[in-house]
Amino acid sequence: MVKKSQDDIKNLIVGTAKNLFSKFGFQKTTMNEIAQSIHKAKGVLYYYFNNKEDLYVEVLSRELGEVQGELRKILNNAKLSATDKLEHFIKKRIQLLKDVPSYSEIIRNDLIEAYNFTEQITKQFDDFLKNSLMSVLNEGEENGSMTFKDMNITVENLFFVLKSSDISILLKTEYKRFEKTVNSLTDFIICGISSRTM
Amino acid sequence: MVKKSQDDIKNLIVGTAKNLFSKFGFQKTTMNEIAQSIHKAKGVLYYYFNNKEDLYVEVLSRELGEVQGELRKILNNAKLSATDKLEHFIKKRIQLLKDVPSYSEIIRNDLIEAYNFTEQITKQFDDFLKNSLMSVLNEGEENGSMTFKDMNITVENLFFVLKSSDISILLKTEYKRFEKTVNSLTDFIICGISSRTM
DNA sequence: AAACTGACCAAAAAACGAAAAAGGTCAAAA
DNA sequence: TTTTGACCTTTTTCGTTTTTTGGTCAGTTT
Repeated sequence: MVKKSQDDIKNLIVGTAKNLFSKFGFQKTTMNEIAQSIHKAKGVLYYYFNNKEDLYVEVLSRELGEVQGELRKILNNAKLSATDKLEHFIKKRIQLLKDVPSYSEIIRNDLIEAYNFTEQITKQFDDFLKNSLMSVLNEGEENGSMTFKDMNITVENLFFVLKSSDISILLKTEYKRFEKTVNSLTDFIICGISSRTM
Repeated sequence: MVKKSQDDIKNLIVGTAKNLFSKFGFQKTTMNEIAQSIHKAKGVLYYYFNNKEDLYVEVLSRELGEVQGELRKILNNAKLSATDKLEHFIKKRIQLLKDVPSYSEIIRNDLIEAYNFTEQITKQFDDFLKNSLMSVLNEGEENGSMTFKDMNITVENLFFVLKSSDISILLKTEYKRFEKTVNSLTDFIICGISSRTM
């Protein structure tokens, strides 16, 4: 009972913080605003979190966790071929990330001046991406739908291309061409990776 | 004789401006500094150029012009196969661009807040890239070393990947992995585009 | 005439200090 | 156990002044 209540408050804080951070960004969101939004004194935030950065990391962590959950569904879908998994994975990933403003913020700040306190969580998310790619490529190679000279290098390259695309896609607000770009790029990658039988 | 002298001064200005812009960037370089560097009064700069922006565009234009010249050599090298041309082109391009700080500056400012006065020249450089890719891909398709579903789309996708990579490579100062990344990425692209005979 | 100067201007940026607001702490209250 | 609100120190913000900057131009030099 007591534990339940504590979790509720914590969730309330994180949920509110998520909205405010997504609206105003990390710097322009104040701990006071967050506290006021839940009609509590500022001090209570420090009962549940060590500091502002930790709260932000918690928000980011949950959001990226949800993204990972969605992507895992694709990877675990037995009905999909490896190629289809890769295709859906790439498209879904960028689509989901568009709705995680904190991720865009981190990318932006990474290019200018780093938020080093998010390193850990973004590193973990990067590892998830690499592992996911590795698993799909492995599956593809095993059933012969894909071929590679060196799979590790291919994973690294795919990783690089996807991360680079993140910057272009998430930071440049060209919403019109967004979907088309993603689709084309995905096809381009899939096509390059697939075994061709001509 | 008179014309010759005028050109000399103009070249002197552009050369000096190039050094200063590359050291301090567009904003932090003053017209006074440039003038002092050539031991002239500030006013003389406005005899040769309309304003600071125009001078910057001139510097950028010349630098990108040199890059284009180098790249054209590759495209016109009859000894190279289409695939080799593409490979060398991609590698040479990023390598040359690393030495054009104004290009990096534009990329950076493009992500934050645009320098709209460089639009024209960067647009032209983008067109050069697209045209170059198109010509190589055409050559590759004609002699059967490359195959495409839709060449125009492939050019657009290649263009997107290269431009996205620019951001990652030129803005993140990871000099160690730079060369390796470029090489891997290039191989990745080449491999994806080539006709495979297995 | 072509090339250049340097005083001059309006506008932008830098410097500055005061005031406000920020993150964070903690003893006491609920 | 959870919450409060006064309190501290550090940052940010803001308004002002000062300096610097981009740019002009009448006039000098070559």
